[in-house]
Amino acid sequence: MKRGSRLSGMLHLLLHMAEQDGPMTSERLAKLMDTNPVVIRRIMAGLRDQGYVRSEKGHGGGWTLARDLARMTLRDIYTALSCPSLLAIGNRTESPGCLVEQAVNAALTPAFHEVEELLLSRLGDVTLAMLSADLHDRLVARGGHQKLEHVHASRRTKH
Amino acid sequence: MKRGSRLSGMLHLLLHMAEQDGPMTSERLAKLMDTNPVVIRRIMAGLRDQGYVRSEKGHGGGWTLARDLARMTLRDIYTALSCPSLLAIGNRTESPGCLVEQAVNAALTPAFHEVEELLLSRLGDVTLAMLSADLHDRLVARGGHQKLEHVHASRRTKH
DNA sequence: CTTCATGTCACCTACTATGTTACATGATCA
DNA sequence: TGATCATGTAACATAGTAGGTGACATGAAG
Repeated sequence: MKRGSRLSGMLHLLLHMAEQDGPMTSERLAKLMDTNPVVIRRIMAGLRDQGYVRSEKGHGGGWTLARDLARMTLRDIYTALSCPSLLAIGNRTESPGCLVEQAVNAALTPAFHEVEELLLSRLGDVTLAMLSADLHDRLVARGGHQKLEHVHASRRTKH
Repeated sequence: MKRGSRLSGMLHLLLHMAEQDGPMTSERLAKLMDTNPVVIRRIMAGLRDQGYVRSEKGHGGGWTLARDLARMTLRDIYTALSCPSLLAIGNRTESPGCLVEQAVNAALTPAFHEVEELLLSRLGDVTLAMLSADLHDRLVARGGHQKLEHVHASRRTKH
C-alpha cells in the first residue's frame, strides 16, 4: 500500500470492521489491503492509541471498533495516522536567508495553509457513520444481499 | 532538492534570473539550489518547452526568461513542472470493485478535487511580477543595496 | 579549432516506505 | 498446564524512486 493511500485504506478497513460482528484479525485485514499483517498492526497501533479501535490477543482476538461511528470523522482518522503533510508540495527551506526565497515563501505559505485547513475541515465534516450509511445504500442499490467477504480478489498468491 | 520543493525551487531560480542581465548558466543555477547542473537542465527543460525560458549554447550562453514576469503565474510554473499531484494523499484505488471502497472514494474524491482547485486557483492569482515586486520591497527594507550574488553560502564543498 | 554551454543517455547512489522474519507476551481453550 | 492463536515489536531485507554523476554529442562564440 502506497503511503498516500493510508487514509483511504484505513477507512476501508474500519468500514469492513463495522460490518462484522466479532473482532477481525490482522491477517484478515491484511488480505483486504493486500499486504502483511505486521503492516496492519503498525498502522492500527496509532488508532488504538487514540482510542478508536481496540485489540485483543489470543483465541477469538483481533481488532474491534472502540467508538461509535458517528463520533469518528475522517479528520480524526487522518490525524491518528499522523502523516507528515497533506500537500505534496512545500517550501524548499522554511527559514531562508536569501531574500528571494523569502519572497517565494511569503507567497506560497499562506496558500498552503489555507488549502490544508480547507481539506481538514472537509474531512472533519464527514463521519464514519455517514460513510457506513452510504455503503448500505450502495448495497441496496446493487440489489444483492451479498456478504462483503468475497469482493476482494486476493491478487497476490504467495505460491 | 526534495521532490516536493520543485515549485519553490524553480520560482527561486526564475527570480534570480530576473534580477540579472545576461543568461545564467546551469552551473550557476545549480549552485543556488545546491545541486547538479544536469538536474537543472532536466527541470528547466519543461519550462523551456512551455516557452517560459530560453536556453542558448556556447559562449555567453545559458538560461534567460522568455516571457514577461507579469504573464507568468505560479500556476503556470507548477503546471510546466508536471508534478504528479498537489496532494500527498489520495484514493487507494480509483475504480474499486469493493462497495466499501467505493463509498470511501465517494467521500474523499470531491474533497480532494475541491482542494486541488483551490490551490491551483490561488497559485493562478499570483504572477512572478508580484513576487519580484515583493522581493524589491524586501531589498529596500533591508536597507542595503547588496547584490544577491553572495547570499547563498555554498554548503557543499566538493574538495 | 578551441572553448564553453546545453542536450541527453546511462548508470550509480541514497533514501525511505514497505514487506518479512523472528520471537516475546498474553489470552483462550481443551 | 500446555497447546494454540492472536497481538507487540524489534530487526532486517527489499523495492521503488528521486536525485546525483559521468560521458559524450551538438552547436555557438571567440
